[in-house]
Amino acid sequence: MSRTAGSSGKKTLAAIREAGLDLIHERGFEAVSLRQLAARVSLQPGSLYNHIETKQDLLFDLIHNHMVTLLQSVDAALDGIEDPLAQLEAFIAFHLTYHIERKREVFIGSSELRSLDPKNRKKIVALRRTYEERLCDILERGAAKRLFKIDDIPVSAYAILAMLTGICTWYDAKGRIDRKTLIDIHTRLVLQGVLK
Amino acid sequence: MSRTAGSSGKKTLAAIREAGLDLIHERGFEAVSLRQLAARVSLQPGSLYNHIETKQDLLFDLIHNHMVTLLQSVDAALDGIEDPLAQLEAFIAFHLTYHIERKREVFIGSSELRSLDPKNRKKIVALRRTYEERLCDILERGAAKRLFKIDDIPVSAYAILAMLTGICTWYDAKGRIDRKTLIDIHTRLVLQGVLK
DNA sequence: TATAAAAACGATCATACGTTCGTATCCTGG
DNA sequence: CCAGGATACGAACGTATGATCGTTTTTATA
Repeated sequence: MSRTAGSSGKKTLAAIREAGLDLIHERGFEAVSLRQLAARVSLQPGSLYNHIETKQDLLFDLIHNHMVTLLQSVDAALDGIEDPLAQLEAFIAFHLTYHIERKREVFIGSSELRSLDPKNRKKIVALRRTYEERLCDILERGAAKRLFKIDDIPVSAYAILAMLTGICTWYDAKGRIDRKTLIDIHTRLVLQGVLK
Repeated sequence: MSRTAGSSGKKTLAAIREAGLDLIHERGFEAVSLRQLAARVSLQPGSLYNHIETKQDLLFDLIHNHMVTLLQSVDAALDGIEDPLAQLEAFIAFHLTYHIERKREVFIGSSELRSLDPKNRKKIVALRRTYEERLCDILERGAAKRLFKIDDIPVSAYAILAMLTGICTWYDAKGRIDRKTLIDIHTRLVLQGVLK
């Protein structure tokens, strides 16, 4: 027995990534073995290496992919909006929606940073910093226009991001709270905290 | 060679816990080996078992200890305060201070929950729930007295906790922001978000 | 349709892991 | 001051890990 009928590199790699997101999200990167991952995609452990470089590479690939998508998406979501208040509202709605839809990626992207080797981590941290800058910019421009009253912009940005990102650990899309309600609650919390 | 001169069970166990907090905080529970831990306290790997039951037991011990202390401390911090607004301020100040002083424990206590086996995890989750209830109670009583206007108490409590806990990932006690400023900024953010 | 590349298998490598054990030495309570 | 428990060593256990290899079969290109 060797190459399986109907096998295709693209599909297998996609399956590996998907299974990787699932497993790492559930158990953590270090706790997931390549044997478990291989079993999840019905492959022998060694065969994974037809598609990934190393285990570390897979992790970086997953996180990097997520960060790039996140940045593209936030820029798309803010595109064309000029008013800082409207921008902040759009940012909140985008951030929550994205974090609901990509719980796994977001969670891995923050909790597994330390499993990245220093070189890879550096790249991801830089991308994350860029994302944080988007919020800082909004707060800054809102403060400059005297729409917001903010004591310390970076600290406030961190606080807001932490609050919005927190939903990843508890929000259940099938639970009591629907998405719109979730966004409304958080929008109100943030805006009141920030408005003049 | 065998038992080392000057060795004492109490001191060794304390050193193991301390090193455990450090290592797990830095690298994550799964990534820390008992050999690394033993080396950190200048012991042979097998000797750890004079002081701990298993690796899993050590983790539970660290987290459980932290949660019990957290609960005792929050109750002490709120003791005697009646006004919900004052309670909320006290809660914020306490939570931030505690989380600054015990970054490692707090971080491990949330990020390594999944490394606990189900039985242990259940106990910790129950303790955490109790802590969350403290904040929910404050919000509830403040809302009942028409001091606060809150759309959804559990969601708001989660949001506030996430925001306050977020500092663990970035706050540096030796950095630009001193503790009082940090507390002021967060107090203002939360209160504005919650007040009527 | 011939042929190279792609993708899988199954076996295997060296290493690292958590844990146990027998033994030696030290500390402490009676 | 001595007996016995406490504490450490060092070697070892079985298992799991990430990764490599040669081989075989399928797919896709030209």
